[in-house]
Order: sequence, then structure tokens, then C-alpha cells
Amino acid sequence: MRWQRRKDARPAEIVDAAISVFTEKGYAATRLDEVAKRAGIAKGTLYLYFDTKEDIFRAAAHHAFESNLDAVGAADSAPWTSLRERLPELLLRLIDVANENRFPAIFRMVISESRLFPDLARIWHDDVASRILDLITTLVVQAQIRGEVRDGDPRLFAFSITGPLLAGMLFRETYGAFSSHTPELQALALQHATTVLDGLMLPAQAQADASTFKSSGVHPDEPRITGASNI
Amino acid sequence: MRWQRRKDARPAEIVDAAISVFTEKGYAATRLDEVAKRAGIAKGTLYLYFDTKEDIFRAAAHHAFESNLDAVGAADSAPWTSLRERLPELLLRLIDVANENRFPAIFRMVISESRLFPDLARIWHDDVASRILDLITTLVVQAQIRGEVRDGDPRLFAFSITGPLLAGMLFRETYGAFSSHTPELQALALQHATTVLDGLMLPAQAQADASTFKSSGVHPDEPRITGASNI
Amino acid sequence: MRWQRRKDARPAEIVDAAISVFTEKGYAATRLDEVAKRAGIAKGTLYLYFDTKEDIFRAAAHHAFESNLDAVGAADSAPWTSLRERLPELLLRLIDVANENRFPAIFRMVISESRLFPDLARIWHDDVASRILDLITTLVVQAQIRGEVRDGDPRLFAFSITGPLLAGMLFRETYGAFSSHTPELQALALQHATTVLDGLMLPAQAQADASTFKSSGVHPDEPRITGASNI
Amino acid sequence: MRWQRRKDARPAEIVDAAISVFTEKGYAATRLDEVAKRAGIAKGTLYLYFDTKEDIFRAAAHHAFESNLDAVGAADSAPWTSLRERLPELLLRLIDVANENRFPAIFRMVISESRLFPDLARIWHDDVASRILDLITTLVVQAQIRGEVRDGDPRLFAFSITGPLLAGMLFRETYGAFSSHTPELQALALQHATTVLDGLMLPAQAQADASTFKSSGVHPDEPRITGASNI
DNA sequence: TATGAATGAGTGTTCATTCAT
DNA sequence: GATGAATGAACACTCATTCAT
Repeated sequence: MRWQRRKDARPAEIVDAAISVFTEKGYAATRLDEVAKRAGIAKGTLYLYFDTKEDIFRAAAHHAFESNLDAVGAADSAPWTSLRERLPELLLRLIDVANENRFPAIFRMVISESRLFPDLARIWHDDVASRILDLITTLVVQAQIRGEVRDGDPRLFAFSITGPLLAGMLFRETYGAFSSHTPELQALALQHATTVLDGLMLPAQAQADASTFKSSGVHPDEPRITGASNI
Repeated sequence: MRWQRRKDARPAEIVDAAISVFTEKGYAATRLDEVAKRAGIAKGTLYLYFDTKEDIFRAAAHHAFESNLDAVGAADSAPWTSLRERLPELLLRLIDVANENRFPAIFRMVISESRLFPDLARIWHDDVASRILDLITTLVVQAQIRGEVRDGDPRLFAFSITGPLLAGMLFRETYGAFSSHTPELQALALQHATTVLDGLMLPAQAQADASTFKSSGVHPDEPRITGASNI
Repeated sequence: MRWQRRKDARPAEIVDAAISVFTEKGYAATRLDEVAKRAGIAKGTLYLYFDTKEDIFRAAAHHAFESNLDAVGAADSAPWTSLRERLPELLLRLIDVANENRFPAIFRMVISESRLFPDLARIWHDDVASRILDLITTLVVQAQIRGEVRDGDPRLFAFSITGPLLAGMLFRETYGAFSSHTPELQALALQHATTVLDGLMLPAQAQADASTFKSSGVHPDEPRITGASNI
Repeated sequence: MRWQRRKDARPAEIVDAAISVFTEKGYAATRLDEVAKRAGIAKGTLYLYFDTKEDIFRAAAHHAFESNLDAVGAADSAPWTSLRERLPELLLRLIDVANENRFPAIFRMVISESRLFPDLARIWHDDVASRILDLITTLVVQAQIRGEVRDGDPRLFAFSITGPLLAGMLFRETYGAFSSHTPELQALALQHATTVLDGLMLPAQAQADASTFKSSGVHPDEPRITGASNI
């Protein structure tokens, strides 16, 4: 923990302020004046605790990663049941935990700064991203062993399971301010749990029924969109 | 008239150079010296074609958006078949088209700069992101009408369908340089097509079989991972 | 005439354009783009006739001085009469000639740039300013010799004679755009001719009369200002 | 608290330095490096106290105007006497006050920059130039009421009274560095006071005498003039 | 320890000058 | 000769970093 210079509260306040500015503006556009202001101190005081702007950024990133890392660890200790029973609540929890730990904003920051700070991207990857994928992958593997889940690369299944939530979070984070199509994350988690478990498809018989229904004269275009859309 | 040709080509050359630097460093960290250097011109020459750095950025963004916008439009005119038949190839095509048009890098840039340039984020949202989601949503709705796809919010289904690919692309883009877990996008597309259509779950009978199998002494931890993983 | 590069019309057009821009904006704020535009040529063409911006400025200044120099010479050959008879028309002519030759604008430019181009200021001084003063000084000396004009430094008399006109011109040039107090130069010339010849003062008897008049009840403040003012 | 003192003094130091550079070089040719250097600070320090170069210029101009404005106000409270008694000392005082307040240099700067900063020219006009003219105009009007001064537009009389001094100041300011004919301002003020009060002309009898005198061969006054001319 | 005034290297932008056509 | 695209040195302005208090 090289980046933690002092034992008292100051560094933590600075780091909190730094996270908020860095996630908001990005590294390059962040002014240390702004960080100091949000931390309630003078700009020069930053240099009592950190050597450079980069130092502050790294400390902020590490701190931000930590809480997410802890959260992943906590999720890991969940009880052992079938995937079908567990997945919906797991996805809901992922969303809650992610929001509690500012995961979307920090993930976005990692995406933005990963070229300038590849070592930080690696830490996030190793400590957070990979761990979440590993957690899901392990669940899938266990379910495969139990015969609950079909054959297939469990790591790709992990993408199938978590990808939509990630996409939803990024959508909110990036377009949330103006898009009316931003998905409701909880609804997404619940519907996706079902979707990924049982698929989009109806059994053939239902399809036949639906075909009959369709031939009875209902317009095939956009009948349910309006009803189901969250616009 | 070698120069005349150059004069016409200059803005495009600059825009190309700009896209490469901006996507690499982000707006704030991009030095116009670097852009000029990559375009093979002097810094002052940039100002013959653009008024400000912001101008260059906007031109670069618009140009980058355009090719993706065109690609989405092209994908839209696909033939009319069942979702089951169409989805795998559609996802494969999405990946190809995305890569051809530097979609991941540009998407990443949009994510990074959306706070500083909300208008650009909106354009990307309206012209690219929303359109892709709309395209998928429409397919789903039509399939629902045909009785092919189950009830549910088709817009959330669109996230279930595209989210994993997006996550995979971002994963490559962000950690690709060092992660050994980066998913193979084509494999992901194919497996995810099946997954999202039919679900992860095996029929109950298969589960019973698998349970039997499992109780026969095989270690439940990571048996197939090594086989299926792309490590 | 080092500054005249070519014999054809081009240089003259450039010089004319240059005078107009330089007098308008000053040396530093003048853009050669603007000069070229007003001359109806491309910027690069300027360099076929002149080596540097300074060169153009010097050529423009010399040309502008020349016409004024010629005008002073012409005024010099005026007929020989008494100062009283000659002064009014002389001042009127000075004003006409000055305006015809853009004297106020050029004088203003000389004032503005005299520190940056002291050699030009010296030329203007020697060729124009001093000559005008010498012309007047000589008239005064001659009048003194004739006993027409009282004792005193004739060079200072020259300031007494020409200063008000100069001040009026500068006033117009500098505040003319917005001041409602800008003097009418012809009226100034005529009234000043009388003033400087015979003085402001009334004979003592007139003063006594006026005092009587005043005691008859007229308000002492601003009675004639409104009537006589040129506002 | 040496610094505290400095901090308070800084803006004034900067403004002083700025006045000196701006009056010397003009706005466009002034380099902020030079201003900083003369103020004994680094370039960046300027921006702790002012936002832009224009800001610094305006502050300098306002400050320079202020002292002249105050000086005009002070002159206004002069005692009430006849114009004949008052004018010589008034003109002498005007010259002293003008020099003390760098009036010539600042007036020159106003002339130079009035096109780029018409609002400043207006302020100078309203606060300084007009006020001086008004002060003189009022004196003249009062003298006219008393019967001391002849009929005529008192505002034009104000030009007749002040113009030579102004011309003399500008002459010094513009050609002072090299002209050997630069008028001595105090001598000019005194001689002009007499001239403008009583006129250049001698009474007819004196003229007759002078003619006689002249014919006797003696030079009546400074026939050195021709010798002193700088033609 | 804390401050915030001061610094100066670095960046975006301008424009006189050059030069291939 | 004439053009105007290209250049690059120079300047206004910013901001991470220093340091006297």
C-alpha cells in the first residue's frame, strides 16, 4: 500500500474526493484544484500526502477497486444451490452491490484510462473483472457437473450471463442523462435470468398456437412493443 | 496537381489521424502535435482545415460514427426468416461489422468523452446504439408475434442478446493486451446464440442422468473447464 | 526609394491597400491576409514585391508621407501678404489639404508607431511636421519684421497657431465616432484665426459695458453656451 | 507577513508595469512576458490577478485614467478670478499635472488603441478629455458673461486655449527623442497664454514704428529663427 | 501540519514567411 | 508572375508542482 501516506483521515478524504472527480472528468481533465476543493483542503496540502497527480489517481483507483473486490469476495460466499434457484437473486445482488460500490462509474473510468494506466487496468482485471467472471464460471461448471447446465465453454457462458447486466449499467452510465430507453436494471436482471436459463424460444407447440393466432388477422408488426416497452 | 489531390485528401487524412490518437489517448490527453505528426503535416496545417481542437474531435467522431451508422443500416436490410435461423449469423455479422468499423475503439471513446461531449454521446446513442437495439428489438417483436419467442419486454431481450457481445468487445479492448481470458468473439457469438435461444438448462431427464454420472465419483470441480476453456 | 520594387501598378495597389489597413488597425494588428485581400491579390504575391511586413509598412508610410509632403510644398508657394489677411484662408486650406491627404489618419498612425519605427517618425517629422511648423514660423517672423506681430518666440507662436487645428483633427479622429462635442473644423479654423490674431480679450470699455449688462439680471451661467455651441 | 504585503501590492505593481509596457509598445506588440518581467514576477503570476491580456490592459488603462481624472477634478476647484489673471497659471498647472500623471503617454496610448478599444476611448473622452474642455469652456463662458471675453463659441475657444499645449505635448512624446525643436512646454504655456488673451497683432501704431525700425536694419526679435530652422 | 502565492514547462492557436505548382 | 497550401516560431494561457510562511 505504497500509495497510502498517512494514517489519519486526511488521505481518505482526499482519496474520496479524488475518486469523485476522476470518475467524473477522467484523469487528464481532472484539476487538482478541484480535488482539493472537494476534499476541503488547500491544493498544496495534497502534496503532503501524495507526490504527484498520478499518485493520487493510483491511490483513488486502488481504493475504488478495493471495495468492489471485497464485494466480489462477499458474493462468493453465497450458499450452494441449483443455478436455476440461485441465478435470479445472484443477478439482483450483483446489481445492488455494483451500485453500492460505484462499480459502473469506476468501470467506466477503468475503460477510459486503461491505455494510460495499463497496470491499473490489469489490477482491476485481476481483482474485479476476472473474479466476477470466475465466480460465475465456477457456478456454471458446478451446474454442468450436476447435469443442470448443458455442454459448452463455461467462460463464454459467464459472458452470456453477465454481459447484459454490464451493458445495461454502461448504457445508464453513458446515456442515462438523456436516453429514454435506459433499461431498468432490476427488471433486466430478472428477465435476463429467465432468458439465459430457459432461452427465448417457446416450445414448438406454443409456436404452432401462436401461428394460428397470428393467421387470425392480428397485425404482425409491433403489437407488443408498445405494451412491453419501457419507454 | 499533386497538391490539389492532397488538398482534397487532407481533411480525411487529418480525421483518420485524429481518430487514432483520440481513441488512444482520449480528448484531453491528445496533443495536436501528435495528430499532426500522424497525419504527416505540421501542427499549423491543422488549422487550415479546422478551427479548434474540439472541431477536429467532433469531425473525427462524426466520421467514426458514420461508418458504424452505415453498417447498422446495411444490417437492417437482412432477409426475413425465423429468429432461430437468423440469430447466429446475425451475431457473427455484428462482430465482423463492428471490427471492420473500429466499433469497439470508438464506443470506448464515446464512453470516455460522453461527459465532456454529451451531444456527441447523444448522436452515437441515436445513430448507432439505439439503432442496433431497435434492430434486434424489432426482430424479437416479430418473433413474438409469430409465437416464436416467449412473452417479455423485447427491449430487455435485446440487451440479453447483444450484451454479451458488447461485453466481450469491451473486454478485448480494455484487457486484450494482457488478459489470457479474453473471449474469442466468434466462439462467443455462436455459443451465445444457442444459449440465448434455448437457455442454459438441460431438460430434467438429462439432469437426472448427469446427477447419476456425477455421483459415480468424478470430481465436481473444474472438470470441463480445462477442456472447454480458451486459456 | 528602396521600398519600391516594381514599376508596374501592383506595388501601388498594394501600398494603397496597406495604407488603409495600417491606418485602420495599426502595425501589429494588421494581418497581411487583409492587406492582400484589399489589394485583390493572394497573400504570397505580396512577397513578390516586398520582403517583409515591415517593408510593406515602410513603403506605405513613405507613400502616405509623400502626398502630405507635396501638399506642404504647395502651401509654401502662397502669395505674400499680411498675416492678418492671410491667416484665415491659410488655416482653412490647411484643413482641406490635411483631409484630402488623409493627414489625420496618417498622423495618428505615426503617433502610434513612432516608438516601433523611430526612423519613420523622424521622416514624418522632418518632411511634414517640421515643414508645416517652419512654414508658419517663417510667416510669423516675416510679420514680426514688418512689425505686424508682437515680440515672442515665433516657433512657439507656430504652436499657438496650428495646435488647435491639430487638436481638433485628433479629436475627430479619435472620438469622432461617438463624441457629440467634436468640433467643426472649418468653424474652428475661422474662429481660431481671429482669436490668435486679436486675442480673446475685449477692450476694457467693452468689459465695463458687459458688467453693466450682466448686473441687469441675466443669469451668469451658460447663457451663450447653448447659443454658440456646435453640439 | 512579507507575502501578504506582496499579495496586496501585486495588482498595483502589475498595473504599473503594464502601463509602462503598453504605453511603450501598444497593445498588440506588448508581450505579457515583458509585463511580468517588469513587474518582477513570472508570467503565470499575472493570471492570479487578471484573467486575460485584455483584462490587464483595461485595468492599466482605468488606473491611468483615474489619476488624470482626479487631477482634472483638482484643477476644477481653482479660485475665481479674471481669465487674464488666471490663465497663465492654469496652463502652467495643466502642464505640470499632465506630466505628473503621464498624461501625454496615456493620451498617446488612447489615440493608438481607440479603434481596438472604443469603450476605453469613450471613457477617456468622457472622464478626461471632455472634462478638461468643459473646465476651460466654463471659464470662458463666465468671462464672456463678465464681458471679459469676446463673443464666439466658447467650446472652440477651449480648443484655441488648450490645443497648442496638447500639440506641444504630443510633439515631445512623439519626436522628443530626436527633435531639437521640441518646444519647452512651460515657455509655450506662458507665451500662449499671452497670445491667446491678447492676440498676435501689434496695434497699428506699433506696426508703423516697427516698419520704420525694420527699415533701419535692426532685427526686432529673434531673427535667429531662420537660422534655427531644421529644414 | 497547512497554506496559497508563485512558478514555468507545456499546449492550443496565430500569422509572417516559404515554396511547389 | 501568381497562387495558396504548408510551415514553424511565437505568444496567450493553464496547471502540476514548489516553497516561504
